[in-house]
Amino acid sequence: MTEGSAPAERGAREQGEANGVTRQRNEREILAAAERVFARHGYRGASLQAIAEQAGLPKSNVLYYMGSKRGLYVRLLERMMERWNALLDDISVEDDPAEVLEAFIRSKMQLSRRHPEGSRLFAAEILGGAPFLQEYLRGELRDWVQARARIFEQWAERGLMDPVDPVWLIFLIWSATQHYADFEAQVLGITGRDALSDADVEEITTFLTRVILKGCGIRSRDAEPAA
Amino acid sequence: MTEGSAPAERGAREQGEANGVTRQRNEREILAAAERVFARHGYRGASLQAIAEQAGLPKSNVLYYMGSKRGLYVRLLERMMERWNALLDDISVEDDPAEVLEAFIRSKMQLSRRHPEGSRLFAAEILGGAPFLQEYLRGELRDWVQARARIFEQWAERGLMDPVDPVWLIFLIWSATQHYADFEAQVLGITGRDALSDADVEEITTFLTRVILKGCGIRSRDAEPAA
DNA sequence: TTGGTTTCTGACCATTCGGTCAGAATGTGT
DNA sequence: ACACATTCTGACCGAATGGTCAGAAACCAA
Repeated sequence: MTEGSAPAERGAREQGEANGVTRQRNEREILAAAERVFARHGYRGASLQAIAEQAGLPKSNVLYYMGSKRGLYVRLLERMMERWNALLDDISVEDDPAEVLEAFIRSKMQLSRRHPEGSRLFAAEILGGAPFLQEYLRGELRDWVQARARIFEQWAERGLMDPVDPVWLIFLIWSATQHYADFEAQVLGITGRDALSDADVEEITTFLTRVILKGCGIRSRDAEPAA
Repeated sequence: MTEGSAPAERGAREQGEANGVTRQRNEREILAAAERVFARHGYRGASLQAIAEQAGLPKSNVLYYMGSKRGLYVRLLERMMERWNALLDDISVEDDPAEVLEAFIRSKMQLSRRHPEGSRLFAAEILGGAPFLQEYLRGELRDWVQARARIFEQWAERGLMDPVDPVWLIFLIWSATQHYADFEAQVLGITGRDALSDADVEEITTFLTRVILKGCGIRSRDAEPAA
């Protein structure tokens, strides 16, 4: 189409068609390095030189593959949004609130765990005023939140949970889970660890699930029915 | 002492002694502008040029007052840590858990509300691996957290709250409150608002207090004793 | 081997970066 | 009026920035 920015895309007949193995490997390496650098220093603070060094390639090669700094950044954001959307499964009023919320917390926690750099990249983008993601926030994501909110409200009407504001509840879950990726340095510094183990993450997930569910008056199906 | 970096400090007989009014006004203006720019773009991404423009002064003047970019940044961090420490009041086992936690949530929420740029500056610093704050995190703040944690545990032993991990609880409160400053762009985009009103903040504070206290099995003194 | 395509990179460009400095401008006390 | 200290700023510096481009290097079918 009317692209013409990246020579690589002229070469590869169409975007996404896999050619060489070295190409794939280099792209993977560049994207991983860029995610680290952008996450750490933000869009402006990241330098192509640093990205190239971390990827073990000359700067020119990074530009050959990615076209421009902005293009590279946008591509990383889109990749992260795809990962995010992958766990935005639909729910229904008939579902069990406890199961849905626990799955929500757990999958969100795993996303932060599996892609900590991507999580921080996203955080840095929002922190800077979301110049590239405003459309996504005001559109797709907003609709998703409001759809869920309506279901939470219906659950509350049916007495399955307390009548709490569903949007604030979603933000609470997002912030609590995101925290362990974005503020990793703080968490490690205060707890005196080198890294969070799988067991730690499981423990935190259990803690968050218990506190938040109980805080909303949601009773787990297979749990004590009363305190 | 062995300073000699900022000419301004040689002029002012001692650090902190107030001289002219224009000096005070300019310093205030520079610090405010720098907080905005550093919060938005991180340390590396911020430029003295942008800070100077926002402060309405030539770049040279910023350096005359602040000595260096690094010095300016450190000074902002220290100012933010002072604000933070101001609400780290000590508590005792004899205190009422509900009152303490509510005051904790409320004061933390107000800090994020009153100093959103400072909050974001802090977040950006942590996001980047806390290169300037590691000492603070591993020392002062860690001690504070562990002191509080011990008291939470004693409350749990006395049956005043559930035996939840106190450190994860503190992180939960931090993340939930910090969220509304750091992810303001997301919150506004999704809720479709221009800004959060005082009433919004009060509503969120009430929501967080209710959910978290209930989630930890803490009963408010002047509230319904049972559901 | 040949010829053509794709992949790669060193050299280079204009711009911006943080920081220095000489000296102009502005007090300020006598 | 004078002398002196302080406050301010334009001009400038070397280094680093994102990006361009000519051409080397590697690959591949004929």
